[in-house]
This record gives sequence, structure tokens and C-alpha cells, in this order.
Amino acid sequence: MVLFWHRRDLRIHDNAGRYQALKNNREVQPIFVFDTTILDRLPKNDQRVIFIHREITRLKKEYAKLGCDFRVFYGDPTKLVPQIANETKASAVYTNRDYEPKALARDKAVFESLENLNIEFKGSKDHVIFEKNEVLKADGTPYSVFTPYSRKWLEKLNSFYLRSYPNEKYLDSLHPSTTQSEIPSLKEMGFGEELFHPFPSREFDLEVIALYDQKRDLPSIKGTSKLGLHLRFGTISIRELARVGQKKNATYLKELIWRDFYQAILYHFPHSAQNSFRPEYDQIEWLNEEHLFQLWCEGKTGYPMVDAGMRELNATGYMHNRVRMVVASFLTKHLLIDWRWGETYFAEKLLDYDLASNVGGWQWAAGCGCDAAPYFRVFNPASQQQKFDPEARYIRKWVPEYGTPSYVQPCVEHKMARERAISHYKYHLNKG
DNA sequence: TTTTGAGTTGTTCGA
DNA sequence: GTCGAACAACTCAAA
Repeated sequence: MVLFWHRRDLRIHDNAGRYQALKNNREVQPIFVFDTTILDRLPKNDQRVIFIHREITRLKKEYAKLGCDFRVFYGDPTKLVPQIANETKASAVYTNRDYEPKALARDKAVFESLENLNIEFKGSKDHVIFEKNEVLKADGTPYSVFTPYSRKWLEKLNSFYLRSYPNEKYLDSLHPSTTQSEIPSLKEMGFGEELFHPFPSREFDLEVIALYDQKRDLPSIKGTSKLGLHLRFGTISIRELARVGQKKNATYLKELIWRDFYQAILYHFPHSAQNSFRPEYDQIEWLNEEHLFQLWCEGKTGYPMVDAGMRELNATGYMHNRVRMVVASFLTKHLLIDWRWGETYFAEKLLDYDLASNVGGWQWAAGCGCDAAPYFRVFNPASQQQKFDPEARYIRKWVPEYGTPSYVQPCVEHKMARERAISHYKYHLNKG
């Protein structure tokens, strides 16, 4: 008997760690743990918990069809996983690697407990195409600039790294069961079941990906895949998407490379989850005006592109990528509010929230990240609107009072804010 | 070691 | 309307 522990890989098809477990063992028992150390910190209506619960329920049915009982637990995995492994006399626990600092700490604790029980803990690469030290500079150190990283990434890419792990193989290695255990209900775990907005579909539109480079910047149309949520929880395979990108659209593939890049940055520079990637930017004294932050959160800044984006986020848990850049630039440059405040707000609201990509994106916008926009590059929300939503279709969808007297006045004046941002950054970066 | 070219997504100003 | 330069000079990657 061995365990296969699902985490951010809520799928059976094309699952690297699951494949390894089945291939090398006779009796594989799949498990999942609703992690109280995470759940206890979430609001009780968090939509992502509903998403996970639904996907777990779906997985449970798929496993049941294969004659297997997918066992789902609720508790602290650093205690539960070794306990279950011990009780079932498992010789190993298989899983897919997770590179976030908290996940690494959790897995270290699990590894140590399992080691004491003489049980192996085996991780597979599944969440990214290239991980850890697979894409490095010639001198063996990690990249911090995207373009040369992406060149090396593409050079290294071949069909081996994009292969699909066949889910129909070695199915008799699943531990058979004639009975089915229960999944803890949302209610039992203290969570509500009310869904505010439908989740984006896992099915992707090939046409959208084929035209991605032409349409991705227009928030009023479906020009992006909207698969972030599914990539986050592994309900879709990154290898499958990378194959599509390779065939259909180089720009789309490049966005997937950004995802690997930010995962690698966080892995090699874990300080960047909390502090500026470039230490000199920690000298910036943010104005951090609560009142203005509230206006930004609520979508009441008086800048239509910013307000539309924030209201879309609040209503759906999603925001178009172009608009994410606009609202992030506005918060950090126009309002001079700490990027971490924005990052934290996105973490609460975005269904597709991913620590590495979110921190990377926010630091890019604030100018303090690796390969960031120079600080004097300040988005003008009005010209962004002109360029990417000229007919205000996106804006009117989320800000229906746009163009009427009831729409709020701008909370800061653009020209002043722009000049203030540039001189503020310049002053604090050069004060020694 | 030194040199060289390049660097996600922008804006504004003045010719 | 269009175009190039300034924004600010810096750091990274590779030869």
C-alpha cells in the first residue's frame, strides 16, 4: 500500500505524481486533506473552498467508477498524513511538489514525521514545465530577467517535457474498495455554500487561444482563456495548455513561461513574497492613506478603468489581466499605497490567486520587482481606457453610472499624481 | 575581466 | 497626427 496525496492537482488525467505512484506500486490509496491551517484563516464564504469541494466531489465520483475509495479528510495535514500512512501501513506517500514557502514548510514537517515512521515521501513535478534548477544561467545561478529566461526555457523545451501521463495506464494498481467513505461537508467545516458567481469553465476555446496575441488586451471581449482558477488547483494540466500554446499561439505560450518564471523567482528568492525583490525599494515610504485604499477596494476612485476592474473583482473573483495592471499601477503610483496592501486584497478576492504570480505582478507594477517596469512608467488610466476599451463597453458593464452626474469625481488628479509618484520614488531611492 | 547590447505590457512633450 | 526622445541611468546576461 502507498498513499497518493492530491493537493493542487485536483484531476486524474495527466497527473505526474499519481502516474508515478500507480506505475511503481500495487495498491495506491488516493487521499485529500481539507487543511485547517489554511481554512481557519479564510472568511466563511470563501468561494475557492466551494470550488475545491466541488472538484473533490467530482474526483470522488471518478475514483468510485474505478472501484476505488478516494478518502477525504479534514484537519492538519502535517499530523493527518503521517497518521493515515501509519494506520494503513503505507510504505510511501506520493504527491506533486508545491513551491510556495508555506507549502515547503508543511512538506518538510510531513517528510520528517514520515521519516521517523520509516515511510518514504516522494514528490513529482507537475505544477510547472520547468522547476527549481532546471532553467539556470550558464554560470549556474538563477535568472532574474524574463527574456533570457524565456529563451533558455524554449531552448530546453521538447516533447519529453510536454508529454501527457496516461491516466488509463496501471489502473489496477488503485487500491480497490467496495465501500465509499464520506466527504466532509462544507457546513461541517463551517463554510457557506452560497455561490456568488458561476465558476469559469474548464473547457477552453481553441479559437480564443489562437487569437490570444490579438485580443488579450481587450477586457470587453473574451480574449483570454480564463483558466487561471483551473491552473491554480490543477483541474487542468499545464502540459496540456503548453502543448496548445506551442501549436497555436507563441504569445500564449509566453504567458505560461511567465508563470514558470515567477514560480522560479519565488523559489530562489523567497524574501520577495514579503519584501521588495530589489532591497533599495524597501526605502520607499508609502503614504498608505486608509480612506483612499477603501475607495480603491470599492471601485470608487473616479477613474472608470480602475473602478470597473475593482468592481469586476468584487463581483466575480476575476479581473482581466490588462485591468489588473491598471489598478495595480494606480494603487502604487497614483495613491502611493504599499503594493502589499493590493497584493493582500487580490489574495482575498481572486479565485485564481497564486502567490508567485501575484507577488511577481504587483512588484512589476510597483517597479520594485525583478525585471520590473521602471518607476517613471506610470499608467495613465484614461489613455489605457482609450486604447483598450474605446467604446467603454467594459466600463459600462461594471460602472453603469459612468457618464452620468452620479459618477464620483477623481480622488486624485492625474497630472499631479504622476509627477508626485516619480519625484517620490526618485527621492526615496536616492536618499541613501 | 571587460565590454556590449538589451530590457512585457507606458506616457508626455515638443518638433 | 506622427515621431523620437526623455523619463534615469542601471543591471543583467552573454560573449
